[in-house]
Amino acid sequence: MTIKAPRGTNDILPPASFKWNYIEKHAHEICRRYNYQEIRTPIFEHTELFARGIGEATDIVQKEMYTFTDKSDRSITLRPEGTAPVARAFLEHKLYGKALPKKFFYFGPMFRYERPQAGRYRQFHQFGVEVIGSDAPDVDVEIITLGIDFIEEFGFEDYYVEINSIGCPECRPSYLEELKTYLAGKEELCENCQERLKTNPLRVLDCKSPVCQEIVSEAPVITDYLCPDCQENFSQVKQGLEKLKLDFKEVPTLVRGLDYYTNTVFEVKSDELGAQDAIFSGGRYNGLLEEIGDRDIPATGFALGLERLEILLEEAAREFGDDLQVYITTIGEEAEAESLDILHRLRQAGYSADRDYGGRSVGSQMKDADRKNSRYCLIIGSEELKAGEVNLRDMKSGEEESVPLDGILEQMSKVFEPEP
RNA sequence: GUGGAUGUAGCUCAGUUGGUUAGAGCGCAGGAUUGUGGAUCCUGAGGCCGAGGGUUCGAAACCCUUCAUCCACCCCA
Repeated sequence: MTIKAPRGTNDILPPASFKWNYIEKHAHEICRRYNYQEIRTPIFEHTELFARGIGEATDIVQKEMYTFTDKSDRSITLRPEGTAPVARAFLEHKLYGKALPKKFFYFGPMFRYERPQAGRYRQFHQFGVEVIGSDAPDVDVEIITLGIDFIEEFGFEDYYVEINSIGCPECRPSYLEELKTYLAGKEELCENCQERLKTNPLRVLDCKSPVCQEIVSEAPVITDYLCPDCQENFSQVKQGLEKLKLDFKEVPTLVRGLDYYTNTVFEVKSDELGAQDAIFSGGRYNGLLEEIGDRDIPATGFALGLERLEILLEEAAREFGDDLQVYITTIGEEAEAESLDILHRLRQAGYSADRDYGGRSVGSQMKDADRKNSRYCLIIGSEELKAGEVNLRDMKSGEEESVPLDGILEQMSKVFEPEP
């Protein structure tokens, strides 16, 4: 029995890796434009960071973390998300002493122990941004725009934006009371929601059961209970999005599964993703820094699922690979010996170049060149070699021309001159 | 953690009520063309039929267990 990758993990092989490369390149580019800087935090952290940051009662902490004890009996957890670690790093390095806000982005693997399904894995990758040290609504607008710009970069437009505000510790409790009172007598709620009613009543709002949805549709709406500050904040976020002509839908039942969210929360979804339909989502988390540290610093951010983005790119069916520029075909032993040097010179000059290593027939080598999508084929024949020449074949047109051995690089620079 | 579907060649899949040497297409290797790719034709390599156990004279097929994949629930990116 050969060893296989653990459940819910994936190898990223060529040509899929080209696509990942392309995605990462564009994420960096978008962040450069928005002036977000990369931060890299450890893959594992003290378990306590997530327990306190994400919330002891959340599903992530309750049942989805990869937690283990290291050799010194410390409880360690593979990070299930990126926000808490970034906040931790911010506090640990006392970045609040610098000009605020700090705008970060990160890339990397996250780990959650769940049953895999479409768009959901045990090791998955996120691209995320975090802005720490500002409670300006324009910042919330900015991160949403950044995310949208990013996915549109791929020519993908089949998405929709949902937003809501879940208030602050000042105004949320009064809403929760109203909600509990309303839901209290509803015996028809599903089993899950009966439980949620006790632990986290907000979650009843986004239950998928039709019965619960029916009940919820009549429930009090959180945005009616926001305090004046939260109301003002939310309306400014909406105004900002409108000003940028960014379509969004206000969804009063949108709540998030992580405890640290406050005020604006949002999800950007696609119908092409199956049941796990969020491409990226996030919101404001003004309470997190105080929860894991001792400073009350406002922050906002989002995380984007790269595997999900990749699924959408698959639909778009684009080519991300770089074709080979030159393939060297040799005829005879002398030519093969000569090719070693020519190949090296081409590569040093910056061309992508390759050859066959198996001493195969010319026909086989040409076939190989074709399969590698080589733009040109440099054919080194024993006869021509004596005259100090090689043949350069254009693999698209099939035309071939004779080039002096010491003029190869010059010829290549002509041939690959950027088209006007 | 729960439910459903599926595991046969590198890939996509056939395989009759259980019957002896397990097939196709694509891909791969070689050749037709001993010095020139894409088309065509020929030849070839490649399988512990996911793994383990059971039933049977006989199992890819039936039963049990297990692992994995896909889909959905829970939840989330």
